[in-house]
Amino acid sequence: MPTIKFIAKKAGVSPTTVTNVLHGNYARVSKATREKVETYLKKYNYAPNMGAMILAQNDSRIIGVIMFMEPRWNETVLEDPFSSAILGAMEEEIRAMGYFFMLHTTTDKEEVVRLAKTWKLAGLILVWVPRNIGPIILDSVESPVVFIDSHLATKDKTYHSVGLKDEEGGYLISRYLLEMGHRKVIFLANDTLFSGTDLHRFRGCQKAFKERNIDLDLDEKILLSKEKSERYKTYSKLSSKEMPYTALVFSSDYYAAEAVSYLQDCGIRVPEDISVTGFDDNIFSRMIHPHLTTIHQNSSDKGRIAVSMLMKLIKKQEIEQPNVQLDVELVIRDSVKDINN
Amino acid sequence: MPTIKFIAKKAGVSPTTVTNVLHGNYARVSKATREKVETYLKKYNYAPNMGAMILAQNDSRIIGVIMFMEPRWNETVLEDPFSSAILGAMEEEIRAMGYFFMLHTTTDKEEVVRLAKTWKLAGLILVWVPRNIGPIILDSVESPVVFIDSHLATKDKTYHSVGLKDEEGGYLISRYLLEMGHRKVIFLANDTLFSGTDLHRFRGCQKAFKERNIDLDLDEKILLSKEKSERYKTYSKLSSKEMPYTALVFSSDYYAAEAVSYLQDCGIRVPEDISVTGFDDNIFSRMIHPHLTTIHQNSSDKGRIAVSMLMKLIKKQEIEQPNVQLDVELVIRDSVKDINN
DNA sequence: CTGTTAGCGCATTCAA
DNA sequence: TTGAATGCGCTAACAG
Repeated sequence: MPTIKFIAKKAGVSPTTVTNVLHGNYARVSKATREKVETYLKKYNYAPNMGAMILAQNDSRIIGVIMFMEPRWNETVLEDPFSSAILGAMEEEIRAMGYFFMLHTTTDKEEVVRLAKTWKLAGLILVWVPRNIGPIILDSVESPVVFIDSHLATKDKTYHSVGLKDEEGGYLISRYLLEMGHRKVIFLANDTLFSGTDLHRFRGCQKAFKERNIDLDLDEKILLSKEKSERYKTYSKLSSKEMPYTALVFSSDYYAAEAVSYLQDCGIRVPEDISVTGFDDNIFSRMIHPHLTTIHQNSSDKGRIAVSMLMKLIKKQEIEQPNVQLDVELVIRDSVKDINN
Repeated sequence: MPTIKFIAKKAGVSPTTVTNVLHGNYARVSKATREKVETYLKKYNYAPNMGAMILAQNDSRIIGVIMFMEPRWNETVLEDPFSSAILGAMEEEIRAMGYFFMLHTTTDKEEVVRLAKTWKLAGLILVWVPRNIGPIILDSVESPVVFIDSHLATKDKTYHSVGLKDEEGGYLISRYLLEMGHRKVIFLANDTLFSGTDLHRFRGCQKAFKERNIDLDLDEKILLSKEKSERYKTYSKLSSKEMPYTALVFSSDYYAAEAVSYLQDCGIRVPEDISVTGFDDNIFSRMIHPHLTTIHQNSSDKGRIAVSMLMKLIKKQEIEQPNVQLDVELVIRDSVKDINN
């Protein structure tokens, strides 16, 4: 493994000169020596040793991407195209900027802090952080941090985040359901914690109902289990004749699509017997029949914007907008029945 | 940031002693000093500096996971639950073993070699490597390597890999189609390169047809474009009345499901008008209607086995089976019509 | 424009 | 059972 010193010796120059060539400090090297050094660099296939770089610079150029989730639900969550799209976009951006992508899942804030320290992470992107945990991490970590889809419990502290107009999404879909004559609906949250994202979407629903002077109280929601069989039971129960609901309002296309498929297998028709709405507008919503009426979001953009914001933080550039909330859009398709009159 | 030296000073011992405590070399430390050191370690929240470790040990404990694909098709590929499942499983295993997970996509072998060198990777997992490239990487990299879903062009060289009985999968699905009376089928490959995995699946199809003395020649296949609109055109064309095909044989559930959905939108019924088969048995095949007849594979297992094989290589343990080929299984559902008599 | 030097934090001899 | 010394490869401050 050729080192800088080795190249320097071969080229008959000092290590410093080699470093300067490597870093493009062409002002400090004559063209002749520069070219000579470059020849040897190529000849011996020089590759830097990041260990030494970390030690010398206190920076690894690694971006740590941490997804807050129960490790064992890994597969379920990652099966959702939503996460893949974000990850794919981030990997691409990070690589393009000459940084490295380290992926980690956890629910433990200490682990995040430790990771940042041991690896001298250039930056952190935290996904789905519970509201109380975010501020703590922010306090104990040196690297710049950008949150994705995390609503933090902080008024005073400034932080950087990329999210969605979740509340508006909930509002739009509910207003549409109301227009279609639906009055008894139930909200199905992705997360048993019912924090952040889900909560805001639900609030949007409540707002729409309140506008019509209907109270959608907190009981009109279900926190979906991570166990598929449990979820199936829930779907059956909610759509049964004994239940008053005319529509199931899901907080993701993933579960909405799962429900549609399951209900159809049980002989329950969507939307004739019961209406269903999704959230995300990902591949599932277009693939199943009926196509899902849902809220559109661009999840790749979320990843891309998060990375570019982080890069600005790393380079200490100014950030015009520290808390980006991406737009949502109602996408009307075929999974909601008009039950007026 | 506390260092070993710092802790040593606080505890009134030498750095060596601290190292020994950290590494569990309890034979070299008395219980009393050990406990004292541990107190200070905790008190100051010691976290190692991986930069220094890399330098001293020439090993970063990072596992590089490299997916060979056109960077810009990132999203399309990762949207497939198949990749997510593998990634999720690998992340989990790697973390559980106390290693770190670095993700990288590329098509360039040099980049892989450079990554391995600069980061002193503890090991590499390479996914979807083109047949000629694999051996080259193997030659120029020091770290142990495990391939996933890569059929390498090497007879003499031993390498380590986890794959699937792709040919058997192709065979099983084709034999089933033949039993159902299908004679004119067309194979739709995932990859425009038509290498490795796709090729073997196609060979399996040919074998099944040959058994019936029907020649399925190489023309009876299409390499699907990465452009959705192009694919749609292909689906339309193949299912039109002018075409002789009674069944579309896909090399993934992802595209099969996409095709089914698109065809249905065009008023073409599956399987009444045309039969469709998938490959993978992932969430798509169960979610759409008709449910897809497909070949089952456990993609999480692929990831897990790859990691555990790599760990054995890293620890220089013996490997009973260097080239694992996971079993496939025919899953008969509702997307193939019986057209006998 | 080029070279010398010190030090980053750790593991690893070797000595005591 | 403990400690001192060395070197891994690189950057940056300083000298020439």
